[in-house]
Amino acid sequence: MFKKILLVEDIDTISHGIAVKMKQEVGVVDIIIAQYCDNAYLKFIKAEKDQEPFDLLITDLSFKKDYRESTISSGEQLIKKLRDQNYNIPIIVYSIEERPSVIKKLMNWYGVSAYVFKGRNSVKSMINALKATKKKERFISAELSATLRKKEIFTLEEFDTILLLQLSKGNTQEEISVILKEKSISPSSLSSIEKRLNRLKEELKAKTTIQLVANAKDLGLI
Amino acid sequence: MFKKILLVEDIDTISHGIAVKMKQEVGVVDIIIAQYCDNAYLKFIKAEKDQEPFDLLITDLSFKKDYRESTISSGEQLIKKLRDQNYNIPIIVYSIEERPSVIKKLMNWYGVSAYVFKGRNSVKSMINALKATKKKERFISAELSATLRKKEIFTLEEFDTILLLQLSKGNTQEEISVILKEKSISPSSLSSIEKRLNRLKEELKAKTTIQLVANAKDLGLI
DNA sequence: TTTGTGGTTACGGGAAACCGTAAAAATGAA
DNA sequence: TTCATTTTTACGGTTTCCCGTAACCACAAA
Repeated sequence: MFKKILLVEDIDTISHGIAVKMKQEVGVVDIIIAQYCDNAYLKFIKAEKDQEPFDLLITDLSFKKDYRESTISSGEQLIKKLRDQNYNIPIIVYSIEERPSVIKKLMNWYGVSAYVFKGRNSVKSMINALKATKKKERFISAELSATLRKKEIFTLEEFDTILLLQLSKGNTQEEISVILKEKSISPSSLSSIEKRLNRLKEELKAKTTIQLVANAKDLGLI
Repeated sequence: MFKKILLVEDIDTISHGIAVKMKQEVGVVDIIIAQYCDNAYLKFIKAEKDQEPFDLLITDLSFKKDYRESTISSGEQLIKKLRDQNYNIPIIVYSIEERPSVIKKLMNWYGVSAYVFKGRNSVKSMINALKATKKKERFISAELSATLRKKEIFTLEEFDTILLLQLSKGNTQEEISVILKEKSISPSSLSSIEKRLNRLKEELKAKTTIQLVANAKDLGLI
Protein backbone atom coordinates (compact mmCIF):
# COMPACT_ATOMS: atom_id res chain seq x y z
CA MET A 1 0.00 0.00 0.00
CA PHE A 2 1.02 3.63 -0.20
CA LYS A 3 3.84 4.62 2.08
CA LYS A 4 3.90 8.39 2.08
CA ILE A 5 0.72 10.36 1.58
CA LEU A 6 0.18 14.09 1.37
CA LEU A 7 -3.25 14.99 2.74
CA VAL A 8 -4.51 18.48 1.96
CA GLU A 9 -7.51 19.40 4.08
CA ASP A 10 -8.25 22.52 6.06
CA ILE A 11 -10.72 21.25 8.65
CA ASP A 12 -8.67 19.58 11.34
CA THR A 13 -11.20 17.06 12.55
CA ILE A 14 -11.50 15.66 9.03
CA SER A 15 -7.77 15.30 8.49
CA HIS A 16 -7.40 13.66 11.90
CA GLY A 17 -10.24 11.31 11.15
CA ILE A 18 -8.77 10.28 7.81
CA ALA A 19 -5.27 9.88 9.18
CA VAL A 20 -6.40 7.67 12.03
CA LYS A 21 -8.60 5.49 9.87
CA MET A 22 -6.05 5.10 7.11
CA LYS A 23 -3.44 3.93 9.56
CA GLN A 24 -5.86 1.55 11.25
CA GLU A 25 -7.50 0.06 8.21
CA VAL A 26 -4.97 0.17 5.41
CA GLY A 27 -1.67 0.31 7.21
CA VAL A 28 -0.50 3.55 5.69
CA VAL A 29 2.78 4.52 7.27
CA ASP A 30 3.22 8.20 6.80
CA ILE A 31 0.52 10.82 6.35
CA ILE A 32 1.56 14.44 6.14
CA ILE A 33 -1.21 16.96 6.61
CA ALA A 34 -1.32 20.39 4.99
CA GLN A 35 -4.04 22.86 5.90
CA TYR A 36 -3.33 25.27 3.08
CA CYS A 37 -2.79 24.59 -0.63
CA ASP A 38 0.31 26.76 -0.75
CA ASN A 39 1.77 24.83 2.12
CA ALA A 40 0.90 21.55 0.42
CA TYR A 41 2.66 22.64 -2.74
CA LEU A 42 5.82 23.57 -0.87
CA LYS A 43 5.85 20.27 0.97
CA PHE A 44 5.36 18.40 -2.26
CA ILE A 45 8.19 20.17 -4.04
CA LYS A 46 10.53 19.79 -1.10
CA ALA A 47 9.86 16.06 -0.93
CA GLU A 48 10.63 15.75 -4.63
CA LYS A 49 13.89 17.61 -4.24
CA ASP A 50 14.89 15.54 -1.24
CA GLN A 51 14.35 12.38 -3.29
CA GLU A 52 11.69 11.32 -0.84
CA PRO A 53 8.60 11.99 -2.93
CA PHE A 54 5.04 11.38 -1.91
CA ASP A 55 3.38 8.46 -3.64
CA LEU A 56 -0.19 9.72 -3.25
CA LEU A 57 -1.98 13.05 -2.92
CA ILE A 58 -5.37 13.29 -1.23
CA THR A 59 -6.92 16.73 -1.43
CA ASP A 60 -10.07 18.66 -0.70
CA LEU A 61 -11.34 21.15 -3.27
CA SER A 62 -12.50 24.17 -1.30
CA PHE A 63 -10.58 25.86 1.47
CA LYS A 64 -11.60 28.53 3.91
CA LYS A 65 -9.96 31.88 3.56
CA ASP A 66 -8.40 33.44 6.59
CA TYR A 67 -5.89 36.15 7.39
CA ARG A 68 -3.17 34.34 5.45
CA GLU A 69 -2.95 35.33 1.87
CA SER A 70 -2.65 32.47 -0.54
CA THR A 71 -1.63 32.10 -4.16
CA ILE A 72 -3.24 28.69 -4.55
CA SER A 73 -6.69 28.93 -3.11
CA SER A 74 -8.40 25.75 -4.23
CA GLY A 75 -7.69 22.09 -4.68
CA GLU A 76 -8.31 22.37 -8.38
CA GLN A 77 -5.63 25.04 -8.71
CA LEU A 78 -3.21 22.89 -6.77
CA ILE A 79 -3.88 19.92 -9.03
CA LYS A 80 -3.54 22.05 -12.13
CA LYS A 81 -0.24 23.46 -10.96
CA LEU A 82 1.19 20.00 -10.32
CA ARG A 83 -0.05 18.59 -13.61
CA ASP A 84 1.26 21.62 -15.51
CA GLN A 85 4.68 20.76 -14.15
CA ASN A 86 4.27 17.16 -15.26
CA TYR A 87 4.03 15.58 -11.86
CA ASN A 88 2.05 12.43 -12.42
CA ILE A 89 1.44 11.53 -8.81
CA PRO A 90 -1.88 9.72 -8.33
CA ILE A 91 -4.51 12.03 -6.86
CA ILE A 92 -7.62 11.30 -4.83
CA VAL A 93 -10.07 14.17 -4.42
CA TYR A 94 -12.09 14.20 -1.21
CA SER A 95 -14.84 16.79 -1.28
CA ILE A 96 -18.49 17.60 -0.67
CA GLU A 97 -18.70 18.92 -4.21
CA GLU A 98 -21.23 16.88 -6.14
CA ARG A 99 -21.85 18.87 -9.29
CA PRO A 100 -21.21 16.54 -12.21
CA SER A 101 -19.48 19.17 -14.30
CA VAL A 102 -16.84 19.75 -11.66
CA ILE A 103 -16.17 16.06 -11.13
CA LYS A 104 -15.98 15.27 -14.83
CA LYS A 105 -13.48 18.01 -15.35
CA LEU A 106 -11.22 16.67 -12.62
CA MET A 107 -11.38 13.10 -13.81
CA ASN A 108 -11.02 13.83 -17.49
CA TRP A 109 -8.79 16.86 -17.72
CA TYR A 110 -6.50 16.38 -14.78
CA GLY A 111 -6.46 12.60 -14.63
CA VAL A 112 -7.58 12.44 -11.03
CA SER A 113 -7.69 8.76 -10.18
CA ALA A 114 -10.47 8.75 -7.65
CA TYR A 115 -13.22 11.00 -6.39
CA VAL A 116 -14.43 10.38 -2.85
CA PHE A 117 -17.55 12.12 -1.67
CA LYS A 118 -17.60 13.54 1.85
CA GLY A 119 -20.54 11.67 3.24
CA ARG A 120 -21.70 8.99 5.63
CA ASN A 121 -19.57 6.25 4.11
CA SER A 122 -16.52 8.14 3.10
CA VAL A 123 -14.08 6.06 5.12
CA LYS A 124 -15.05 2.94 3.23
CA SER A 125 -15.05 4.85 -0.02
CA MET A 126 -11.61 6.18 0.73
CA ILE A 127 -10.29 2.70 1.38
CA ASN A 128 -11.71 1.51 -1.90
CA ALA A 129 -10.28 4.53 -3.63
CA LEU A 130 -6.84 3.70 -2.26
CA LYS A 131 -7.10 0.11 -3.40
CA ALA A 132 -8.31 1.06 -6.84
CA THR A 133 -5.61 3.68 -7.23
CA LYS A 134 -2.98 1.16 -6.21
CA LYS A 135 -4.20 -1.07 -9.03
CA LYS A 136 -4.17 1.92 -11.38
CA GLU A 137 -7.93 1.82 -11.62
CA ARG A 138 -10.41 4.64 -11.37
CA PHE A 139 -12.88 5.04 -8.49
CA ILE A 140 -15.90 7.23 -7.78
CA SER A 141 -18.06 7.13 -4.67
CA ALA A 142 -21.25 5.16 -5.13
CA GLU A 143 -23.47 8.11 -4.20
CA LEU A 144 -22.10 10.06 -7.13
CA SER A 145 -21.70 7.52 -9.88
CA ALA A 146 -25.47 7.38 -10.27
CA THR A 147 -25.98 11.12 -10.57
CA LEU A 148 -22.98 11.38 -12.85
CA ARG A 149 -24.54 9.01 -15.33
CA LYS A 150 -28.12 10.15 -15.06
CA LYS A 151 -28.31 13.89 -14.78
CA GLU A 152 -27.38 15.74 -17.85
CA ILE A 153 -25.51 18.75 -16.79
CA PHE A 154 -27.13 22.10 -16.74
CA THR A 155 -24.75 24.99 -16.91
CA LEU A 156 -25.54 28.60 -17.48
CA GLU A 157 -24.17 30.60 -20.31
CA GLU A 158 -22.39 33.77 -19.40
CA PHE A 159 -25.37 35.83 -20.46
CA ASP A 160 -27.70 33.93 -18.14
CA THR A 161 -25.31 34.45 -15.26
CA ILE A 162 -25.19 38.17 -15.90
CA LEU A 163 -28.97 38.37 -15.93
CA LEU A 164 -29.44 36.45 -12.71
CA LEU A 165 -26.66 38.31 -10.95
CA GLN A 166 -28.01 41.69 -11.99
CA LEU A 167 -31.51 40.72 -10.87
CA SER A 168 -30.19 39.57 -7.50
CA LYS A 169 -28.41 42.91 -7.19
CA GLY A 170 -31.72 44.71 -7.43
CA ASN A 171 -31.74 45.96 -11.00
CA THR A 172 -34.93 45.91 -13.03
CA GLN A 173 -35.05 44.30 -16.42
CA GLU A 174 -35.03 47.70 -18.06
CA GLU A 175 -32.00 48.80 -16.05
CA ILE A 176 -30.25 45.60 -17.03
CA SER A 177 -31.01 46.36 -20.65
CA VAL A 178 -29.30 49.73 -20.28
CA ILE A 179 -26.32 48.19 -18.52
CA LEU A 180 -25.91 45.62 -21.29
CA LYS A 181 -26.04 48.34 -23.92
CA GLU A 182 -23.38 50.32 -22.06
CA LYS A 183 -21.12 47.31 -21.97
CA SER A 184 -22.09 46.63 -25.56
CA ILE A 185 -23.08 43.10 -24.76
CA SER A 186 -25.47 41.56 -27.24
CA PRO A 187 -28.33 40.85 -26.92
CA SER A 188 -29.40 43.77 -24.80
CA SER A 189 -33.02 44.49 -25.63
CA LEU A 190 -35.77 44.11 -23.09
CA SER A 191 -37.37 41.50 -25.31
CA SER A 192 -34.30 39.34 -25.36
CA ILE A 193 -33.96 39.60 -21.60
CA GLU A 194 -37.57 38.58 -21.17
CA LYS A 195 -37.21 35.70 -23.57
CA ARG A 196 -34.09 34.42 -21.88
CA LEU A 197 -35.68 34.66 -18.46
CA ASN A 198 -38.62 32.62 -19.70
CA ARG A 199 -36.30 29.93 -20.95
CA LEU A 200 -34.49 29.87 -17.64
CA LYS A 201 -37.78 29.65 -15.76
CA GLU A 202 -38.71 26.59 -17.77
CA GLU A 203 -35.37 24.96 -17.26
CA LEU A 204 -35.28 25.64 -13.55
CA LYS A 205 -39.00 25.01 -13.10
CA ALA A 206 -39.73 28.41 -11.65
CA LYS A 207 -43.10 30.09 -11.74
CA THR A 208 -41.89 33.61 -11.00
CA THR A 209 -38.67 35.47 -11.51
CA ILE A 210 -38.24 35.62 -7.77
CA GLN A 211 -38.33 31.85 -7.59
CA LEU A 212 -35.94 31.67 -10.51
CA VAL A 213 -33.31 33.67 -8.68
CA ALA A 214 -33.96 31.78 -5.45
CA ASN A 215 -33.52 28.43 -7.20
CA ALA A 216 -30.39 29.60 -8.96
CA LYS A 217 -28.96 30.54 -5.59
CA ASP A 218 -29.86 27.17 -4.14
CA LEU A 219 -28.17 25.37 -7.01
CA GLY A 220 -25.07 27.46 -6.63
CA LEU A 221 -25.40 28.83 -10.14
CA ILE A 222 -24.95 32.37 -8.88
CA MET B 1 -15.71 15.95 32.33
CA PHE B 2 -18.69 14.72 30.38
CA LYS B 3 -19.26 11.01 30.51
CA LYS B 4 -21.79 10.27 27.82
CA ILE B 5 -21.94 12.38 24.70
CA LEU B 6 -24.30 12.20 21.75
CA LEU B 7 -22.51 13.33 18.60
CA VAL B 8 -24.71 14.08 15.61
CA GLU B 9 -22.69 14.39 12.41
CA ASP B 10 -23.25 12.84 9.02
CA ILE B 11 -19.74 12.87 7.56
CA ASP B 12 -17.98 9.89 9.02
CA THR B 13 -14.43 11.17 8.91
CA ILE B 14 -15.45 14.17 11.01
CA SER B 15 -17.24 12.14 13.65
CA HIS B 16 -14.29 9.74 13.85
CA GLY B 17 -11.88 12.62 14.14
CA ILE B 18 -13.84 14.25 16.94
CA ALA B 19 -14.37 11.01 18.81
CA VAL B 20 -10.69 10.11 18.72
CA LYS B 21 -9.51 13.56 19.75
CA MET B 22 -12.06 13.92 22.53
CA LYS B 23 -11.02 10.63 24.06
CA GLN B 24 -7.33 11.46 23.74
CA GLU B 25 -7.41 15.04 24.92
CA VAL B 26 -10.31 15.35 27.32
CA GLY B 27 -10.84 11.83 28.51
CA VAL B 28 -14.43 11.55 27.44
CA VAL B 29 -15.63 8.04 28.12
CA ASP B 30 -18.54 7.37 25.87
CA ILE B 31 -19.32 9.02 22.53
CA ILE B 32 -22.31 7.77 20.62
CA ILE B 33 -22.45 8.82 16.99
CA ALA B 34 -25.63 9.41 15.02
CA GLN B 35 -25.48 10.11 11.30
CA TYR B 36 -29.09 11.20 11.00
CA CYS B 37 -31.10 13.62 13.11
CA ASP B 38 -34.01 11.24 13.39
CA ASN B 39 -31.68 8.58 14.63
CA ALA B 40 -30.14 10.99 17.11
CA TYR B 41 -33.55 11.89 18.47
CA LEU B 42 -34.48 8.25 18.98
CA LYS B 43 -31.22 7.53 20.74
CA PHE B 44 -31.68 10.54 22.97
CA ILE B 45 -35.21 9.58 23.97
CA LYS B 46 -34.26 5.99 24.58
CA ALA B 47 -31.40 7.03 26.83
CA GLU B 48 -33.76 9.23 28.80
CA LYS B 49 -36.24 6.40 29.23
CA ASP B 50 -33.54 3.97 30.26
CA GLN B 51 -32.42 6.39 32.96
CA GLU B 52 -29.03 6.62 31.29
CA PRO B 53 -29.32 10.05 29.75
CA PHE B 54 -26.67 11.83 27.73
CA ASP B 55 -25.03 14.72 29.50
CA LEU B 56 -23.98 16.59 26.33
CA LEU B 57 -25.17 16.93 22.75
CA ILE B 58 -22.78 17.92 20.00
CA THR B 59 -24.47 18.45 16.66
CA ASP B 60 -23.88 19.66 13.15
CA LEU B 61 -26.49 21.87 11.53
CA SER B 62 -26.80 20.67 7.95
CA PHE B 63 -27.13 17.07 6.88
CA LYS B 64 -27.00 15.48 3.49
CA LYS B 65 -30.17 13.99 2.17
CA ASP B 66 -30.08 10.49 0.84
CA TYR B 67 -32.54 7.73 0.05
CA ARG B 68 -33.73 7.64 3.66
CA GLU B 69 -36.65 9.87 4.35
CA SER B 70 -36.32 11.96 7.44
CA THR B 71 -38.69 13.96 9.59
CA ILE B 72 -35.94 15.96 11.27
CA SER B 73 -33.67 17.19 8.55
CA SER B 74 -31.45 19.73 10.26
CA GLY B 75 -29.62 20.27 13.49
CA GLU B 76 -31.74 23.29 14.24
CA GLN B 77 -34.90 21.24 13.96
CA LEU B 78 -33.44 18.63 16.27
CA ILE B 79 -32.53 21.28 18.83
CA LYS B 80 -35.95 22.88 18.57
CA LYS B 81 -37.66 19.57 19.09
CA LEU B 82 -35.65 18.81 22.21
CA ARG B 83 -36.13 22.27 23.67
CA ASP B 84 -39.86 22.19 22.90
CA GLN B 85 -40.03 19.08 25.05
CA ASN B 86 -38.14 20.83 27.83
CA TYR B 87 -34.94 18.85 27.64
CA ASN B 88 -32.27 21.16 28.97
CA ILE B 89 -29.24 19.14 27.98
CA PRO B 90 -26.24 21.35 27.16
CA ILE B 91 -25.70 21.62 23.42
CA ILE B 92 -22.59 22.37 21.40
CA VAL B 93 -23.11 23.17 17.74
CA TYR B 94 -20.31 22.21 15.38
CA SER B 95 -20.80 23.62 11.91
CA ILE B 96 -19.31 25.48 8.98
CA GLU B 97 -22.20 27.91 9.20
CA GLU B 98 -20.85 31.37 9.91
CA ARG B 99 -23.78 33.68 9.31
CA PRO B 100 -24.35 35.75 12.44
CA SER B 101 -28.13 35.57 12.30
CA VAL B 102 -28.09 31.80 12.39
CA ILE B 103 -25.64 31.66 15.26
CA LYS B 104 -27.43 34.31 17.29
CA LYS B 105 -30.70 32.52 16.88
CA LEU B 106 -29.21 29.31 18.19
CA MET B 107 -27.50 30.95 21.13
CA ASN B 108 -30.39 33.20 22.14
CA TRP B 109 -33.53 31.31 21.26
CA TYR B 110 -32.47 27.77 21.93
CA GLY B 111 -29.89 28.33 24.62
CA VAL B 112 -27.09 26.57 22.82
CA SER B 113 -24.10 26.74 25.11
CA ALA B 114 -21.28 26.78 22.58
CA TYR B 115 -20.76 27.28 18.89
CA VAL B 116 -17.69 25.69 17.35
CA PHE B 117 -16.73 26.60 13.83
CA LYS B 118 -15.53 23.84 11.51
CA GLY B 119 -12.13 25.14 10.62
CA ARG B 120 -8.41 24.68 10.99
CA ASN B 121 -8.45 24.88 14.77
CA SER B 122 -11.70 23.23 15.59
CA VAL B 123 -10.23 20.53 17.82
CA LYS B 124 -8.85 23.13 20.16
CA SER B 125 -12.06 25.12 19.95
CA MET B 126 -14.05 22.02 20.75
CA ILE B 127 -11.96 21.32 23.81
CA ASN B 128 -12.48 24.87 25.02
CA ALA B 129 -16.17 24.58 24.30
CA LEU B 130 -16.37 21.46 26.42
CA LYS B 131 -14.54 23.11 29.28
CA ALA B 132 -16.69 26.22 29.11
CA THR B 133 -19.87 24.20 28.93
CA LYS B 134 -18.80 22.18 31.95
CA LYS B 135 -18.45 25.44 33.85
CA LYS B 136 -21.86 26.53 32.54
CA GLU B 137 -20.23 29.25 30.50
CA ARG B 138 -20.81 30.19 26.92
CA PHE B 139 -18.24 29.70 24.14
CA ILE B 140 -17.90 30.78 20.53
CA SER B 141 -14.97 30.04 18.21
CA ALA B 142 -12.52 32.89 17.94
CA GLU B 143 -12.93 33.18 14.16
CA LEU B 144 -16.59 33.99 14.67
CA SER B 145 -16.74 36.10 17.78
CA ALA B 146 -15.28 39.01 15.85
CA THR B 147 -17.83 38.97 13.05
CA LEU B 148 -20.61 38.39 15.57
CA ARG B 149 -19.81 41.54 17.48
CA LYS B 150 -19.35 43.71 14.48
CA LYS B 151 -22.38 43.09 12.36
CA GLU B 152 -25.59 43.85 14.10
CA ILE B 153 -27.97 41.06 13.56
CA PHE B 154 -31.34 41.25 12.02
CA THR B 155 -33.88 38.58 12.80
CA LEU B 156 -37.20 38.16 11.11
CA GLU B 157 -40.60 37.78 12.64
CA GLU B 158 -42.51 34.67 11.71
CA PHE B 159 -44.72 36.64 9.32
CA ASP B 160 -41.72 37.95 7.42
CA THR B 161 -40.32 34.47 7.09
CA ILE B 162 -43.59 33.19 5.65
CA LEU B 163 -43.65 35.99 3.10
CA LEU B 164 -40.09 35.44 1.93
CA LEU B 165 -40.47 31.69 1.82
CA GLN B 166 -43.67 31.88 -0.19
CA LEU B 167 -42.09 34.32 -2.59
CA SER B 168 -39.09 32.06 -3.07
CA LYS B 169 -41.50 29.21 -3.77
CA GLY B 170 -42.92 31.12 -6.70
CA ASN B 171 -46.18 32.45 -5.29
CA THR B 172 -47.37 35.93 -6.20
CA GLN B 173 -48.29 38.43 -3.55
CA GLU B 174 -51.96 37.87 -4.32
CA GLU B 175 -51.58 34.12 -4.00
CA ILE B 176 -49.82 34.59 -0.71
CA SER B 177 -52.70 36.74 0.48
CA VAL B 178 -55.10 33.88 -0.29
CA ILE B 179 -52.86 31.36 1.43
CA LEU B 180 -52.69 33.52 4.55
CA LYS B 181 -56.47 33.87 4.61
CA GLU B 182 -56.86 30.11 4.29
CA LYS B 183 -54.54 29.59 7.22
CA SER B 184 -56.30 32.46 8.98
CA ILE B 185 -53.07 34.23 9.62
CA SER B 186 -53.42 37.95 10.24
CA PRO B 187 -52.62 40.21 8.52
CA SER B 188 -53.46 38.74 5.17
CA SER B 189 -54.43 41.60 2.88
CA LEU B 190 -52.43 42.51 -0.16
CA SER B 191 -51.82 45.93 1.35
CA SER B 192 -50.29 44.51 4.46
CA ILE B 193 -48.08 42.22 2.44
CA GLU B 194 -46.91 45.13 0.34
CA LYS B 195 -46.27 47.25 3.37
CA ARG B 196 -44.31 44.54 5.10
CA LEU B 197 -42.22 43.88 2.01
CA ASN B 198 -41.38 47.56 1.81
CA ARG B 199 -40.22 47.56 5.39
CA LEU B 200 -38.09 44.50 4.74
CA LYS B 201 -36.60 46.09 1.66
CA GLU B 202 -35.55 49.08 3.70
CA GLU B 203 -34.08 46.97 6.46
CA LEU B 204 -32.20 44.71 4.10
CA LYS B 205 -31.30 47.53 1.73
CA ALA B 206 -32.94 45.94 -1.26
CA LYS B 207 -34.20 47.86 -4.25
CA THR B 208 -36.41 45.13 -5.66
CA THR B 209 -38.26 42.18 -4.21
CA ILE B 210 -35.98 39.88 -6.12
CA GLN B 211 -32.98 41.37 -4.37
CA LEU B 212 -34.82 41.14 -1.08
CA VAL B 213 -35.26 37.40 -1.43
CA ALA B 214 -31.71 36.97 -2.70
CA ASN B 215 -30.30 38.90 0.26
CA ALA B 216 -32.46 36.96 2.69
CA LYS B 217 -31.05 33.75 1.25
CA ASP B 218 -27.50 35.01 1.55
CA LEU B 219 -28.05 35.96 5.17
CA GLY B 220 -29.56 32.59 5.94
CA LEU B 221 -32.86 34.15 6.97
CA ILE B 222 -34.73 31.71 4.77
C1' DT C 1 -31.03 34.76 -56.41
C1' DT C 2 -34.63 32.80 -53.21
C1' DT C 3 -35.75 30.44 -49.17
C1' DG C 4 -35.42 29.02 -44.61
C1' DT C 5 -33.63 29.33 -39.97
C1' DG C 6 -32.06 31.25 -35.62
C1' DG C 7 -31.40 35.14 -33.10
C1' DT C 8 -32.53 39.97 -31.96
C1' DT C 9 -35.57 43.79 -31.58
C1' DA C 10 -40.02 46.45 -31.44
C1' DC C 11 -44.55 46.98 -29.82
C1' DG C 12 -49.09 46.46 -27.47
C1' DG C 13 -52.34 44.56 -24.21
C1' DG C 14 -53.12 42.50 -19.81
C1' DA C 15 -51.35 41.05 -15.18
C1' DA C 16 -48.74 41.90 -11.21
C1' DA C 17 -46.23 44.85 -8.46
C1' DC C 18 -45.60 49.37 -6.52
C1' DC C 19 -46.99 53.59 -4.03
C1' DG C 20 -49.75 56.91 -1.72
C1' DT C 21 -53.99 57.97 0.67
C1' DA C 22 -57.76 57.09 3.47
C1' DA C 23 -61.14 54.41 5.82
C1' DA C 24 -61.99 50.64 9.10
C1' DA C 25 -60.69 47.72 12.81
C1' DA C 26 -58.08 46.53 16.79
C1' DT C 27 -55.50 47.82 20.79
C1' DG C 28 -54.44 50.17 25.01
C1' DA C 29 -54.65 53.71 28.48
C1' DA C 30 -57.22 57.08 31.10
C1' DT D 1 -66.69 53.95 28.47
C1' DT D 2 -63.97 57.40 25.47
C1' DC D 3 -60.07 58.79 23.11
C1' DA D 4 -55.71 58.20 20.89
C1' DT D 5 -52.63 55.25 18.58
C1' DT D 6 -51.43 51.50 15.84
C1' DT D 7 -52.56 47.94 12.67
C1' DT D 8 -55.03 46.27 9.00
C1' DT D 9 -57.67 46.82 4.94
C1' DA D 10 -59.48 49.02 0.68
C1' DC D 11 -58.83 51.51 -3.48
C1' DG D 12 -56.90 54.15 -7.47
C1' DG D 13 -53.08 55.46 -10.31
C1' DT D 14 -48.51 54.43 -12.08
C1' DT D 15 -44.71 51.47 -13.22
C1' DT D 16 -42.81 47.20 -14.18
C1' DC D 17 -43.32 42.71 -15.66
C1' DC D 18 -45.24 39.25 -18.60
C1' DC D 19 -46.50 37.27 -23.03
C1' DG D 20 -47.76 36.99 -27.71
C1' DT D 21 -47.05 38.73 -32.36
C1' DA D 22 -44.43 40.50 -35.93
C1' DA D 23 -40.70 42.76 -38.10
C1' DC D 24 -35.74 42.84 -38.87
C1' DC D 25 -31.15 40.92 -39.63
C1' DA D 26 -27.37 37.68 -40.59
C1' DC D 27 -26.18 33.51 -42.40
C1' DA D 28 -26.37 29.25 -44.95
C1' DA D 29 -28.43 25.93 -48.14
C1' DA D 30 -30.79 25.25 -52.42
